[in-house]
Amino acid sequence: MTGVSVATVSRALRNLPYVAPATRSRVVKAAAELEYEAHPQAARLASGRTWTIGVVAPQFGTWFPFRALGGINSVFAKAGYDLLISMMTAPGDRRRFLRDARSFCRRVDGIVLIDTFVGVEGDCADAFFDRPVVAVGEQLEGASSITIDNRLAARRAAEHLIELGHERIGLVAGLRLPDLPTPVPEKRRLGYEDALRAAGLPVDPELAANGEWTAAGGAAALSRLLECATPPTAVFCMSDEMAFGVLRAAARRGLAVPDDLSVIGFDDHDLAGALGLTTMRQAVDEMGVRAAETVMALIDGEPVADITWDVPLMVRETTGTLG
Amino acid sequence: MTGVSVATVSRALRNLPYVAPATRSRVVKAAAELEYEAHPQAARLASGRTWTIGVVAPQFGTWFPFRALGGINSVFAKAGYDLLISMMTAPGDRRRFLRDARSFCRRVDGIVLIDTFVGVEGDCADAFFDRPVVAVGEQLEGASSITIDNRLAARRAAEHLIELGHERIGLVAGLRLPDLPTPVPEKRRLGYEDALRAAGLPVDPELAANGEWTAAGGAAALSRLLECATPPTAVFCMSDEMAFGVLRAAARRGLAVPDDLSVIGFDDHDLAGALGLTTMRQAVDEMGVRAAETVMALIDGEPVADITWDVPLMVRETTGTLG
DNA sequence: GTGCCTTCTGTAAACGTTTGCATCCCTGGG
DNA sequence: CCCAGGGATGCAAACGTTTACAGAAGGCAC
Repeated sequence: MTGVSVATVSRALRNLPYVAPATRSRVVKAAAELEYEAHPQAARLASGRTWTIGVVAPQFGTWFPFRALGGINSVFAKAGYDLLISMMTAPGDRRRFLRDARSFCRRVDGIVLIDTFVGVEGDCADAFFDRPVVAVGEQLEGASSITIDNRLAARRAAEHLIELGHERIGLVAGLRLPDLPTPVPEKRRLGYEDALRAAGLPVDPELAANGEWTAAGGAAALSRLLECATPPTAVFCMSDEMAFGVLRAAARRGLAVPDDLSVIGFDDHDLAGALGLTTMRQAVDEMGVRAAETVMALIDGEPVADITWDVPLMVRETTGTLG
Repeated sequence: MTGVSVATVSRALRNLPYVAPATRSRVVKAAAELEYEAHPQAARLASGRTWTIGVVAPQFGTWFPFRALGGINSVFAKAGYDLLISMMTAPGDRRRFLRDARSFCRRVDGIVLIDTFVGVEGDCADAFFDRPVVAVGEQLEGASSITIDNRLAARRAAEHLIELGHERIGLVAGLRLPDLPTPVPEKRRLGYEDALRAAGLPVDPELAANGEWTAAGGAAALSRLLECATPPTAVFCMSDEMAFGVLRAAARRGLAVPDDLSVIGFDDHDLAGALGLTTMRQAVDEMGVRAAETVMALIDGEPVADITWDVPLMVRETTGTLG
């Protein structure tokens, strides 16, 4: 080499102290010429650091985790971490994940949970083998969390409709998925009811329909709502995807939006802006960025606080006063 | 332990030959009790196999790579491979990737390129350091590829409109992105023109507009097309997202679809079915699955052939005869 | 000039597997 | 009875780093 020992090379290349400036620059130069770079597996074995972050995401195929992943990736790529992704697509994957958690955790320095609800059913605090954990979209004991106030945001959505003068407000809800015991739909429902009660409006169970978290489900849900004796003049959808289905169903029936029917969604989906959907904005990518930064702080031993993200109302063109 | 050497344990746990059945079962049982599992980093160092697949995807945030990733993941998760993801989101990332390719390739056993077009500008065949490479959505010298016939599929889309009696057929095109030299838009344009020419229709440059691959861009493109002296009665969009924008713009102008305007997209986006969009179906997740299987075959040294995937026409509710 | 502290460098022992090679035992054929 | 051959096992050397520790060299205070 440059006549210097491996130890010195290792120190020089990693910017550790106790290396003479002259030596360092010689080593760096030689490394550049030889195109040398430390063998990652060997470094990982020796140091115990894996320089990898585990990301577990559910239902890979929907909008939310995908967007969050983008934000998470941008931070870690810059910091030199690899991402190890574990997707839970099929029902039953949650159980499988818990079983394989040990081997998963061994190969990462930290973990980001996206909407995983892996901790809802009791004792999983120790399922992560002392790796720092940040949960996006859920509260988790023993982990930092980046969440929104679902109840409050849903309330704001309903209040927006009430302020426009609506009194019959439908709810297109998502239900708990078979293997995903999320408390989110319940919270959003409560927020919706909060708004109605605060305005002195009755909470009519006939005005709620299950949209199954999909556009097709949303369309079907609207059809059911319109069969009511007194159909709603406005609808709050727990997700934008369901709202898209509602808009479509409304158009097919010749209902004008927002003149005959107001529609508000939840998420601010990629397409929401272009389609003019009024919605509650979940800044998912920013939440992902923040989650990544939090994991890195945790790895470095810095204390961090939980974060509740703001959910602003994005007024666009699908809500308005009646007639 | 069970009184047996580390070497035997290693062989027993990996199902290698030359281990007595009795010994193996004893070892396996002991491993289960002790919850022992080989340290991944150490195994990687010793064997040279990383059990990791590199996936590079562009514009993480759009629909195509996301879906492909789901398919790819499902296969590799089952086979025990980790996924190392490199996203190219910003312009300039392609160049950065090429620069970092060496360190990226060192940590993977094989590579899947999703719509990367990393090879378009010449010599990159050797940028992958002898790792097996499969390209999804593009042809790449020195790599296996999983592609569709863009020109033929676009032609079929236009032919569908022609068969319905349309003679003024607009094109909402995507253009090359700044840092993504993809030949795809050109191919789809050629297919569109093929269909017109074969039917004896003129190719009018006034009937083509740039939709920038986004819904908002699609909406704007339709506005421009409708300003023609003789506006189109049907529109072929190079992507479903642009088609969604077109549908929205049509609705705003009071145009009935498909009575006043037929619209056909390209992709079969998640929302296309629920929104009733007629489109050309790109079975992205299946292509991802196939890509993953191909990489594994390549790793095992099996020869593989390139694959061209079929793109069926999905007739739904946005295309029809005039009036 | 001695002693101590600081800065720099080298030596060598991990890290926890995999794998080539040697060894041992057993079976079966001559 | 001997020997060949093959199955089962153990030994020990990789794999390529990181890091604790030991020195060496130099500066400074006494």
